[in-house]
Amino acid sequence: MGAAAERVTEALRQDVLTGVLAPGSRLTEAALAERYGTSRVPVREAVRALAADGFLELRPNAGATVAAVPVDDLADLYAVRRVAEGITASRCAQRVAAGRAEGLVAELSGIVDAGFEALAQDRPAEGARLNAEFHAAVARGSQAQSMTMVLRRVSERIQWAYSTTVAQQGKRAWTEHRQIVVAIAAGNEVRAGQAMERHIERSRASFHTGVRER
Amino acid sequence: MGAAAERVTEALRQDVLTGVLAPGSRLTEAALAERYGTSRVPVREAVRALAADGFLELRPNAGATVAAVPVDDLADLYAVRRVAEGITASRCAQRVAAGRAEGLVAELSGIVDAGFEALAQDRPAEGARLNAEFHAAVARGSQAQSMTMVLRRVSERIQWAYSTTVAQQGKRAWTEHRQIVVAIAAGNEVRAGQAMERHIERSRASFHTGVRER
DNA sequence: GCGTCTCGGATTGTATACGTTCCGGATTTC
DNA sequence: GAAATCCGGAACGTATACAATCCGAGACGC
Repeated sequence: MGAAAERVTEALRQDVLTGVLAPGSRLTEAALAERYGTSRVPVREAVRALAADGFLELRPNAGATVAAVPVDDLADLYAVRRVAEGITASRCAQRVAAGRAEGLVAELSGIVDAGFEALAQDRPAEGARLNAEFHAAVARGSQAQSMTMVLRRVSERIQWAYSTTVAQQGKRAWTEHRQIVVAIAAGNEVRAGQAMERHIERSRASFHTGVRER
Repeated sequence: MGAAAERVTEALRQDVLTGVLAPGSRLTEAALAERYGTSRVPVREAVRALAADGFLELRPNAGATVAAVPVDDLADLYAVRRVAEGITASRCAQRVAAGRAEGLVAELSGIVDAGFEALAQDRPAEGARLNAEFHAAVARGSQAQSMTMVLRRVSERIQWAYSTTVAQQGKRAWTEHRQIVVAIAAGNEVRAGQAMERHIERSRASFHTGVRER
């Protein structure tokens, strides 16, 4: 993808995910082109890409609208995410045990340390970013391409629902992250998978509370 | 999406899924434009769409190549599919129990009947089509949009791996389909979900055998 | 007054033109 | 002889122009 197209795609994705462009908003290619300072061609590419990810709905010859936040599907998304992330964590442990994941443990440890630091300094935005980074790193490290693909979409949709409330990464989350890294570093695939599944499940539970509190 | 773009996307998808365009093949937009009788613009759209689904890999300014068939990820894909399809079947039963799924049971029953007929007449291609149709109908009927989206991608990737071997729908598959429909018709969400999960698991097992026999 | 039909503006869809980037081969140099 | 460099062609990336399609406002008829 060209530079402009990529830039527009990411900008538009952020604007949708953060709610700057509210669900139901009607988007015209011309307006987006002016908003992001480019022509309609890169805009088209971005719109198509986000529609494929389910963030936009588009009707033939009638433009695109921001889709509804998938609050009703949250439980489903978490169920899939739990399985998929359990697999990726398990694969990471396998690769470490086989000596084929040089640097992975160090990378994950670094993210966890940074996460605790963000927590101590009370910077929730940084913590949320590091949280996403951690799970993305596990997915990459698993070398399971299909799962990485599926997870990116699922996680983004969960994050989208999250964005309507206050996202907060508690101390427990980072403690659990650390436990997962320990299991991966030990090359224990069973424990790594189980630890990740429990982590996702608790994440779901705490989020569910947050939603109900609204 | 315009008519031309949609046509090219589906044609290209079929050509990749059926192996007409072998993995590793290098694709240029100009060549595809000529092949499908249109200009480069709809071709670009199709290429981008298939790349997003993981069928093509594209490097900036250097064109697209057909990706590798995800044989190594098959176990992972089946694990996700099992959970996701269990959920959709369960949702169908819920909706039937609530009286909100008028016509769904009839639709599913019709597909199952057709499947048995294709089986009796020994038309494996028709059987494979109906199999995909059955699972797609369950996904639609569940009204779980996120799961439908995830499942489409996962199922297509599984089908892709399948296509390199001989796809065959046995009698057992259609018997299981019928059991799933019965559970849905009864509005029994637990049994519907479990029946679907078992069905997917057996499907995976029989496919695994097929792969090893190659 | 309400429904329907038609027409005009607006927006998407496609084609073409041009600039930019990348890859591969030939040349040059060490 | 091998490696690095440079150059030419080819393909992608973006912009612009034009055609096809759709939606809504207004007029007309009932």
